[in-house]
Formats: sequence, C-alpha cells, structure tokens
Amino acid sequence: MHKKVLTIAGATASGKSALAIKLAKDFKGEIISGDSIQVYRGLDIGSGKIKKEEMEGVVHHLIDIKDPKESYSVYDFQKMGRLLIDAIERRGHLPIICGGTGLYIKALIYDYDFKEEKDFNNYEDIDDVSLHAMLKEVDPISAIKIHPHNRRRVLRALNYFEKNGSPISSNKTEKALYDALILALDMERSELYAKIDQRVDNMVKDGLLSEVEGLLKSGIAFNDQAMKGIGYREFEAYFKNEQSLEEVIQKIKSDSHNFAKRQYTWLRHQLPIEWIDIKTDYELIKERVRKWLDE
RNA sequence: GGAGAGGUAGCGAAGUGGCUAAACGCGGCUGACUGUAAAUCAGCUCCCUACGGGUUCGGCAGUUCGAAUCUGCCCCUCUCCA
Repeated sequence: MHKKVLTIAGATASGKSALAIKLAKDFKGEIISGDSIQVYRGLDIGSGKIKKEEMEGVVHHLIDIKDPKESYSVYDFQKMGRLLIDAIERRGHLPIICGGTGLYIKALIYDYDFKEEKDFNNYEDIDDVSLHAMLKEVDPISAIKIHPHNRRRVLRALNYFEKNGSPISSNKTEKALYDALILALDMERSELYAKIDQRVDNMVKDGLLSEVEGLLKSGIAFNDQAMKGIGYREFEAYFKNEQSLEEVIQKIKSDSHNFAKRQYTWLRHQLPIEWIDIKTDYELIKERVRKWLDE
C-alpha cells in the first residue's frame, strides 16, 4: 500500500501556498516546500517566501534550510523529501508537497534514481558541436534527443555515461512511489501575468531592493546559486549601473512571465495533474481531497 | 508662416531597385526535459481552405520587366525658427 501524498502545483503567483495551507489545516497536513529558491535563508521577498504569520501554524519543511552560499539540487530535495514524507506519515499527518518546480515534484514522487555525485567534467575547452559528437559515440539515443546547443544536458549525459558505463536513458523508469493526488491551480494566462506583475510591484514596495543590498553586503555574490533566482539576478545590471530600477522591475516581470509559461508546459506534459480552476469553490476542492483520502 | 527630420509587421528598429513576407530585439505562443530546473535548450509569430495561394512597408498616382526602396501630389508626426 503506497503512502498518500498530496501535491499542490501550479505556476508562480497562482496561489498554491494559500491553498496548501487551507488543506493542511483541514486534513492535519504538513507542507513540504518544493521550491528551489525558498530553501535559502535571507531570500525572503524576492522568492515570494511565505511569512511566518501567513503559515497559520501549519508546519512547513524545506524552507530556510540553506545558506545562500550553499548549493541545492533535485538530489537534495528528493533525499530530504522522502525522509520527511516518512516522518510526517509516522506522526499521522498528511504530507503535502507544495511547489512549482516540476522536476522536483516528479523526482520525489516517481522512482528517479540519483547517485551521490563527486566530480563533474565540464570539458571547458571543447565546443558544443564536438561535445555533442562525443556523446553520439557513447550514447546515440541521448544524442538524438538532446540538441547540440544544450550544452548542459549534453554534459550531463556524457558524464553519466563515463561514470556508470551505461546511457542515461537506460536509467529511466517512471514508477510512482506514492499514492499521489496532484492538483494544480489553473487560470487564464493574461490573468496570471497581471497577478505576477502586481506581486512584483508589491515585492518592490516591501523592500526588495534593500533585501538585495543586504545580501550583497553580507558577502553574497550574483554568481552564487541562490542569486540566480528571478527577482534577484536581474539586479546585477542595476548595481553595475547598466539599468535603472524601473528597467530591472520590468525585467523581473517579464522573466516571471516566461518562467510561468515554462512551468505550465512542464506540468501539462510531465505530470498527471488534476487542474483546478482558480475560481473553484474551496469546499469542492476539499471534497475532492477527502474522496481521494478515503479511497 | 519658415527650416529640417521622419512615417516599415503588436511594439522598437534595420533595409534604400530584384537574393525581401521583409534582418534583429522586445512582447506573445508552442515544445523538450533524471542533478544550477526561478535552470538549460528548440520552434512558431501578416492572412488563408496552407509542400500552395492572397495581401503588405502612411495614402493615391506614376517610372520600371521588377519598388518598402525612384518620381509627383496628398495626409500625419517630431524638432528648431517665427
């Protein structure tokens, strides 16, 4: 019998957090954040991190667990997430994953297999095309699937083969490890974009600029992983005097739009999602979850 | 009223006789996806009954085998001088 894991997905600013909290309160849940930026301490405003008082007493995991200088990846999320699911289960609570990072959610729920990673060869002096040709030699299937310009993926596949002696594709299965109900909030695109813009404006009002200044003052740099997040990285141009604050804000909005679009693409094609229109009455959602729990 | 500059696809902006349905950027859309995933990468974006057809570059009329590109007139915008 698989463990039940409720998942709330959806694009940025779609309202996942609020829904997750409501459900957590109604079903004795604990929330596991599936977010790659909110793990970092000090990145509060720009990451859209939920405030303590907004949690309404619901336990949140995997928020503020990393220093901005540290790295974080699916591997970490998957490992910790699985331990958390077990622990929450044991307490008799319902694990609720809440996040917009499709890969994280999928890697947690399905049997994605990651191994401890030591060294990684970047082949810095080899160009994209040659690198792709090298991959074609050892793993033709991946070579067909991965575009030569997508250096990051080519490197990954190449490194995988070198370490494991088998193509990365042979490692792929998609068995669900949990009994997961995956809900995702849906709304019209233009409405989402408007919400995003409004949220960005609010971030600025809440002091996003001084948050970034503070981070920089404390020694965090734009090339640290944490600062690669939307709402942070855009400020680099501002501090280099290349862009005005206005331009930076505009860029944050447009980066967020693009990001939201990519999230939709992922969720639509990679996960068995039950889409919930944003206007759906909460009681109906609650009923749906109850029915699933009773199954 | 006088002197200049200019009007190009949703926006910005190239193009100054054929190779142009028109570079490029933005915006919009679509897709790929097992370790930076808020990442990385690919495609589409005048219209259509779409391996072909139709209509474009302020308007109209010309020159030319052929025009966004040359000529004339007209309309509009901007800057400067009155």
